[in-house]
Amino acid sequence: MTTIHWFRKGLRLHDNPALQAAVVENYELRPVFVLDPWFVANSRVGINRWRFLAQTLTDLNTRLQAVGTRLYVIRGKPEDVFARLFKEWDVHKVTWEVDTEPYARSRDEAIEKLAKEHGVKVCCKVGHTLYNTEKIIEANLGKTPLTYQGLQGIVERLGPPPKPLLALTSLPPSCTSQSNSPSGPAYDPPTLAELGVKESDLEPCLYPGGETEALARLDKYMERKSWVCKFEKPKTSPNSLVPSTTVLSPYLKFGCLSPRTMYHRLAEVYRGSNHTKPPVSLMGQLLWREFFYTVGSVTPNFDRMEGNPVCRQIPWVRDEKLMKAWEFGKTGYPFIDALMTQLRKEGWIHHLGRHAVACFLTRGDLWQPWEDGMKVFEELLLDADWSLNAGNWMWLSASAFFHQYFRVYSPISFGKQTDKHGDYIRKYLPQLKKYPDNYIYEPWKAPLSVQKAAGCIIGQDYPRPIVDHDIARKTNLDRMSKAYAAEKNKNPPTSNGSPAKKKKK
DNA sequence: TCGAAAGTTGCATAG
DNA sequence: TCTATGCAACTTTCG
Repeated sequence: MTTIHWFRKGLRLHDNPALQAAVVENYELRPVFVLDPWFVANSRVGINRWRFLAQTLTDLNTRLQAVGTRLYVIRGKPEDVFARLFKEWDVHKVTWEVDTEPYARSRDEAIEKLAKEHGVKVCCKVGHTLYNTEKIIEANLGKTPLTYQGLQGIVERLGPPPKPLLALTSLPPSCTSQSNSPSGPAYDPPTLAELGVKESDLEPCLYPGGETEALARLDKYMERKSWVCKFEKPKTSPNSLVPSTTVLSPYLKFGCLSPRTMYHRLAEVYRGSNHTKPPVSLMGQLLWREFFYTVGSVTPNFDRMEGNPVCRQIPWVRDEKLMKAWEFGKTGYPFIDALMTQLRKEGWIHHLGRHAVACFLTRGDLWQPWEDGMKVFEELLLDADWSLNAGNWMWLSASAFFHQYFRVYSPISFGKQTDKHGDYIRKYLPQLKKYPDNYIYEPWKAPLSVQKAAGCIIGQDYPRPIVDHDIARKTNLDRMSKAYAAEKNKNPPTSNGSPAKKKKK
């Protein structure tokens, strides 16, 4: 008989509770990844993330081979794949890691039902979050924490998350591949071509996928003890030429890196030293992830405005021209356009850069729905993570969690704080390279003689600003104020999602 | 029930 | 270079 471990996220051997649960009974282990061709053709996954996944699966296969088995990448819809495997592979048990996203939940429910019909045992373990998110809400008496501090209080009461499991370094002989195990290229990890990626479209790879790379990257940053202890997110730079933060997020998203492994490594580095604290510390960043995973796991329609009980209803006005200009880095604001260019090319931008472009698209300047921006991030980010993406877009658009809508990021002055010469803009928008420092953030203000000398005429070689920030900001502040007032008069969202009691006069 | 305080991570200006 | 303050004023939490 065999045991299937179904890899989805959690693409690692270290600290993988569900994988370890698959080898306790000494049946042959068959590690499976299901690649659904429909999903390849229809999902919002950009070429950089496909490459990251392909690299991750190849690395996972190599690491599994090193312990005496391999990865079986199987093409098809999960329901069809498992209906077939349960019969053909004489499956005793299937294990997988808990996934709290709505799509994953309904998928997993269907497979669980199928397994029962085939007499196959199912074993699910939490490994993608620090805590079991259900336990977090339970510990809060069934209420979803809607502030970071709320979450922090709960996890302080819960104590540290479980220690990571030791890495799987060898399998019991009975669990390894046998002479009659299926083999052949049909089960190999996908090539880029199979994923619909043209290699000529790709930029050089800055963040290779895979557990091997994830652990090396974690090691590299944890060695910088003083940097780790002094880390304060708001003081890191959104426009440095090399990332000012760890860029571990893509590895956490795919589960190449276990959040618990990272948590306890951080705790080890902190031990005996003065160190920064949440929310700004590195540990605090893991708690932000936990916060959005927790809220996202129980909030209906979390990735939409309508029907989402925590999300303020705001009358955004869709405008395809504005949207496309933002998406392709053609707003005429160099800081915004450089960020969007880096995002498209490299699949990553700094968290504060995301703040700047998200604010600009929504309440700051363009008044476009946050859902549309979220979808662009979902396509382009290596670390696009459903709960975090939706949660942060609501945050930045002042639709939920954050309400001080009058705090608007300036597309001109925000970037200057950490890069007054505009080196970042020069790197990603080389057409503006020769602009003098005093015009690099606002090239439309440069006299024509300066524009000519720089070899870039505004309105011709680089767009004019698509809106006037000072005017747009004022208009939008007024719109926000009206939207807030309108909602106040109706049913304001409350922590349990039910309409608040009517106020007595 | 009410007012005060707090809330990841705003900007511009003054000292 | 860093910190404090005014700007106008949001919601949620807490005592």
